[in-house]
Amino acid sequence: MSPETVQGAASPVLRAAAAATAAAPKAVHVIHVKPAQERPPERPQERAQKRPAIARCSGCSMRGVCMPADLTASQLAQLDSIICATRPVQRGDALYRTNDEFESIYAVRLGSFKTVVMHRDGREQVTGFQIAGEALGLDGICTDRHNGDAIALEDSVVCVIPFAQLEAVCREIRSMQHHVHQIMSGEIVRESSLMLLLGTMTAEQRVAAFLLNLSKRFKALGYSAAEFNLRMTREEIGCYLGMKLETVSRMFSRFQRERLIDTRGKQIRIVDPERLAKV
Amino acid sequence: MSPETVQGAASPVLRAAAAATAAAPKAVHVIHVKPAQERPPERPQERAQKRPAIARCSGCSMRGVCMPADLTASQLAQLDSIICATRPVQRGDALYRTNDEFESIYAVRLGSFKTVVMHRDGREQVTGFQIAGEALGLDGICTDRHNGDAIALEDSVVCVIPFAQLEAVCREIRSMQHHVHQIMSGEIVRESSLMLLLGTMTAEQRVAAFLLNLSKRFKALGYSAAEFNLRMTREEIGCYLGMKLETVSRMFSRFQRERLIDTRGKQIRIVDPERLAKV
DNA sequence: CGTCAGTTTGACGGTCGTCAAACTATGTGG
DNA sequence: CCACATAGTTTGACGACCGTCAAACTGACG
Repeated sequence: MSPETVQGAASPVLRAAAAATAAAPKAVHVIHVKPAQERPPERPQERAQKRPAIARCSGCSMRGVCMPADLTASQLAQLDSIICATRPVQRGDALYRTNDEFESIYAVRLGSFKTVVMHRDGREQVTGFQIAGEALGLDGICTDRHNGDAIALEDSVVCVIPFAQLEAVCREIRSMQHHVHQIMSGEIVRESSLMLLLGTMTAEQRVAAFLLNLSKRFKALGYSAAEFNLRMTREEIGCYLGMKLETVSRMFSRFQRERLIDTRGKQIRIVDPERLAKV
Repeated sequence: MSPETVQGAASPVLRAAAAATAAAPKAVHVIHVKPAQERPPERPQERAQKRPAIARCSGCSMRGVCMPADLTASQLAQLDSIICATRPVQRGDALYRTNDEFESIYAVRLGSFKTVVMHRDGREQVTGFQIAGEALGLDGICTDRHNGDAIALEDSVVCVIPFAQLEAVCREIRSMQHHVHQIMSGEIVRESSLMLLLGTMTAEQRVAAFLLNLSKRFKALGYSAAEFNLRMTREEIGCYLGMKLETVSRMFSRFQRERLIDTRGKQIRIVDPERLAKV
């Protein structure tokens, strides 16, 4: 287990361990920043299902991230028949919320999300940030209802994967079955490392681990490992790392002073990853 | 690393995820509490290897915990042919360790375990305590190697479930497939709540939550929810809850003073669960 | 240009970690 | 069987880290 895997390596909807794919980084990037008009809190219900677009895995640039490598053409065709919809989610909107009925899991196609669990008394914990190629919704399988919220951090698009149909495919295609198991196991391992972080690290170490983990994942997608934009606020980062937003800000400032990073607002440049890893 | 696996009694793993399943708590009861009560630690030696009890899922008293409910007789027979081994693990010994090759998952048949992940610098985090009916080893699926250690807290017995064979069964028996998925998802959800605990709760709240959670699980197995023995040390509890052993001890003492619990060493009696839950 | 969400920085205090010592339980060996 | 050794637990004193509160600053957007 590596420390820097705070977030766990790609935990995609079917992540490829190899992450090799330098798949379509470009496209994603662009959209990324473009802000949207948003209404943060909101009750999106009907909008949810709007405009499902057709998407096929066989032609998807992120296939390497989501799928096992050894599928035959006919197996791919079989997948295409099942994973046939994408769904746009506007910034601030929920892909699903706690207690929503579970039907599908999702792969982030474009954009990014946070997943949040909350206690009745109002305390919240961000359990993860998901970027392109990563999976969402696995929390719903065990009770047939989602156990937390998934909120878009920017205008995003997900692939919708009806779970019952995915299970059917997994009964037929062995490599697909194993791949799905690997993804779920990967999520378990990712969360374990987060627990290690939350249970044993200082605020300084947590922030460093967070930045390095993000960096690693961007790199795996073909982006720069050194320079990227944070899509989440200081408060969301704090909520993820188990600390207050002021503390997050102080750590950023400290790293800045020590020339470990270079930051202006949400823009981050990692100047000295080695020393950052040692804090 | 561990003594030969003994053949025999087997009862699967695959604990009912949400535990919700009020499945067959009664039956399990009989097996477990009895022996455990009086002799916490113990020195078993040769005992390990002997006694190749024959047991099968079909006759296992914990079947309700491990299996989907609607299996036919022939499906059960199919399982019996696969999950045919149990393995004793002595107190303090590892069922598996980080980096061990992954082959099987396990169901705790008897006794209890802790799972631990660690950072190279020595920091450790206990990610869970597993008691009868609960699953172990799911962390190994994603990389084919285990991602942490599983250590017996007392002399214990697990059912060994070769994962490749389990996958084969899941390709044939739909309810079994879904059950396995539910167990993995349940583990993801369990870890999420632990992250909530680690990220947002005070030491006092964590200890209270820990005791109530244990209580609930014992109760689900048919034991007393009010009175039980802790199998782990204060240090292990602290390592699980993200605090030092002295703090754990102080919280126990505080709860004792406030008449919320009654404790002497590892013996715990929950006196006022309602107020404990409100801490 | 004004508003507002988000960020930064400072001052202060509480919670919990650290260190230390005494106490208890469990297991060992004489 | 007792005495000792060791592991585990409890309690106290003290201080550091980080949370809280507050104020000023920045940038985005209407």
